[in-house]
Amino acid sequence: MIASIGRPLEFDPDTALAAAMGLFWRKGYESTSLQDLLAIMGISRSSFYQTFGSKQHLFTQCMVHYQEMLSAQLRQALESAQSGRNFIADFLHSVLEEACAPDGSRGCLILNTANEFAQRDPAIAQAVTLGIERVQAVLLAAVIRAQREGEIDPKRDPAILASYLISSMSGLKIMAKAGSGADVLQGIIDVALKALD
Amino acid sequence: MIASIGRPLEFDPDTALAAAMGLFWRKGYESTSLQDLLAIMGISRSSFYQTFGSKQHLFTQCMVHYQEMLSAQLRQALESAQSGRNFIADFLHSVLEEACAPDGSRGCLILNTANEFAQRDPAIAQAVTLGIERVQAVLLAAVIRAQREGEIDPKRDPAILASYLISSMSGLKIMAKAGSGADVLQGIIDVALKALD
DNA sequence: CTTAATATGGAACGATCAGTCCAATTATGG
DNA sequence: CCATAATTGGACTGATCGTTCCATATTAAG
Repeated sequence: MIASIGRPLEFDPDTALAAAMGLFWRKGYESTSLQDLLAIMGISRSSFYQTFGSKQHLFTQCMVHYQEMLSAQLRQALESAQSGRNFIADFLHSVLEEACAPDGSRGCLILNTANEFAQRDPAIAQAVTLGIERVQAVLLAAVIRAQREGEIDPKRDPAILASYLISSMSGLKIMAKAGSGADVLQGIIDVALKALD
Repeated sequence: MIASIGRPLEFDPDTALAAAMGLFWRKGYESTSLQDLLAIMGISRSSFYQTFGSKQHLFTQCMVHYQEMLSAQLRQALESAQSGRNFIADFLHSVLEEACAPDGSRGCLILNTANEFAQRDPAIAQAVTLGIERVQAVLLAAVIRAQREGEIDPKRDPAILASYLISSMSGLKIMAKAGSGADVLQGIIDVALKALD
């Protein structure tokens, strides 16, 4: 199936998908128009519908891509972290760093989507739930590792702590979007981490 | 200025505004169409533009109304609370209760707006910042009261704790929107409150 | 060189968007 | 009863939305 019949694609679907994902990530689903997508993907309307089906379908593909990207990145960060506790601190700190980036804080695609229309579309809601579960799985592993390493009380429920960390990250992302400065975010992170002691 | 010349309004602007606010609250700005607004406000296009100017202008009015409603409600809850700490716990708990409501969790209009387009529109960003400051002012008062009452260490920075509480509430709202159940939310709240000890 | 298969460019579609305009309606003041 | 002032209903605007369609271009197979 390496060689296919007919005229070959003039673009790389994966590259185009990544570009679309970046746009959805920054602007959300509704306010990203097809024109915006075509422009950043560098393809024509025909190629778009031929390859990606529809705007909705493309969006779900972007969600999948984002989740794989994010969970892989988190898993790798956890592997190379000095300790579970260290990874957790870095996890929250990464929000602060992203918030201070020049292009502004675009948050997390999964959480942005949850906010935009998770409650309206069941399929989207399922994708959001799945995405959160995947991130939570890494955080759960981090908490358990920190408990093994003696940096978190082993008596505490690691699943609850993992949920708490996601919730804290979500809160931080919103505060960043709402305009909180780095000092405020840092203060919140310090308090949030204190809850693990 | 009690009597005015000409044909009188056939609707109550405040009632219509409240109805519009409810719709913006639930659906966001972009995906609320003028038709939706007219339907729920029960007025005609002419009356709409005559009275409220534009969709954008109406939205900012809704933001103001929401903030006044929310901060008044919080202030009153703090006044009638048994203790500052108690109010804080109830504050986080209210997210859980709203999330379990039959109509689904519509979150907080201020935070929803921050998520939707605070970074795009400077005027909206300012309204969001103002709204958060107003809520934070109440939480700050609650923290200070709890410190006076000996339920929070007086050495801790009350402003940072107030920011932390808003961030925690934001995170909870997102988790609720993302589909977390009451048990998970309760677990997160317990951990979040532990950070105050 | 023809035929089949796929991709591309661009025009066009109906629907919906926020907003405008004007005639008809309903009030008050003289 | 008439003039004035304000609201209301509904048609209408131009723009944009996501999507479809078709003619054309480009490849591989026979």
